Amino acid sequence: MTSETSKRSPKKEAKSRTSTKEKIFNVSIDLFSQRGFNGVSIREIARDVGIRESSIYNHYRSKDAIMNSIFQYFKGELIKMRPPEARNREDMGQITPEVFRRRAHSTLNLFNDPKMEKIFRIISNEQFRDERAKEIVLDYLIREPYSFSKKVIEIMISNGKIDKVDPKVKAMEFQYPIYSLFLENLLLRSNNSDTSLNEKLIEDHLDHFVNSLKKE
Amino acid sequence: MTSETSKRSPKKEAKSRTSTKEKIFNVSIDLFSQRGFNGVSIREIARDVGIRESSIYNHYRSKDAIMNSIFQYFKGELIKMRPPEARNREDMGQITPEVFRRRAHSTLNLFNDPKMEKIFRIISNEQFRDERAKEIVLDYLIREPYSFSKKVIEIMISNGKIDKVDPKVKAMEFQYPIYSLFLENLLLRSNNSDTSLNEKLIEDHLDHFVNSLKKE
DNA sequence: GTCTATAACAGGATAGAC
DNA sequence: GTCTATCCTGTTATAGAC
Repeated sequence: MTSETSKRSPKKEAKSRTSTKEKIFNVSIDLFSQRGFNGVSIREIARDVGIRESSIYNHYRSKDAIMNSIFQYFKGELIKMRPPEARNREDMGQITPEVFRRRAHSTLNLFNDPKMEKIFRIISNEQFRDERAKEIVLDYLIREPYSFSKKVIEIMISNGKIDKVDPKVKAMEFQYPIYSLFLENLLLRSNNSDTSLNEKLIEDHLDHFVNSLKKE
Repeated sequence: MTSETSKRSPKKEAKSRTSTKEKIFNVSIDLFSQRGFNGVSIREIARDVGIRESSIYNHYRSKDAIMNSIFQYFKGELIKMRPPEARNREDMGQITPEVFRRRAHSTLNLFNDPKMEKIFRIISNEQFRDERAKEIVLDYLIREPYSFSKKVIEIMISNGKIDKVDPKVKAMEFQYPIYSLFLENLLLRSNNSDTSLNEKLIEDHLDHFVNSLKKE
């Protein structure tokens, strides 16, 4: 009933090459990031994958369902990269100011992955009209990193590791510039413009902030 | 607005309060900010204005030309609100750290205008795929305010008004958080969410920065 | 799982009457 | 300046053969 060459069970498929569903997923990321959700048709996706439009519907219920899986993937990757300290209350005890530099670098690193970079573009482009995109920007890219920074600062103060500062303001002064610097970085990259000044600013910011926390 | 077909007869123009062209302009801002450029059809714009689609083409050459006039309007408003110090080298002499607070407030104030707020949303939504939008974000919203801040800091240092700091880093620490705080503010507003924490953070940032510049 | 075929309709833009 | 009528292409999605 099954011939190994022409038919494969979905479970064994991961072994050899990318499944059609994965191809649809990847092609959609490419196209959505280039022309926006509304600027891309199911036909284009199908053409780039190499199948007919109607076949798409065997894998995703609708164009919007593809978008949804892209958002889910992005959130999953962000959660996976959260530092252990963000989840493990006990680890907070041994924390040093260097944790800020480390987390910033791993975030920047995550977006060196072309897939994540493209999804960030999609999210930026949809942030004011798609509730899912808005939630990602607000909760995953702004508030959670801010809250984490604030908590770390509070703990370092109560541990006597750093001098007394206002955790609300200090956390903001660390975290908020990073989003803008990062957006600038991705805009420049999408332009093939030089990012060296921007990257210097990022490193200067990290240095300056970590130093400002060191006890006198 | 733009140099689109501006051949209106002077007699008829005095009659109606808002010309058809202005109506098209305003309706387009509403619709584009809600559903994005690609999500809006010429037909919808025409319907909301109260004319037929084909009549649009008497005022704008194409849908894209409407978008262009929106971008031009936005840039014009931003240039108009630049502080005199940003254009007049002589005024730089009498400058005090309060100039940072003033400029931030007038920028925030400019975006209390619903029209400007909506256009900001449009620009955010197009920033990675429309070169005009990208230019506005990079040049008008990030780099120009940064350069202005840097220049002001340099001048205040050479005047002895403030202690010696690195103008590059200091200007970044002032300007970059403002963009993120501001984006957060507009995302929250579009959500009908509470913005009081965000606004408190903005004021704290301005206070903290202006104080950090005061000479000891 | 993919194909062909097609339903059912929306898209931007134009021509020409008034 | 606005209208009606129309062009032609593109759109999401479904039905049923293989």
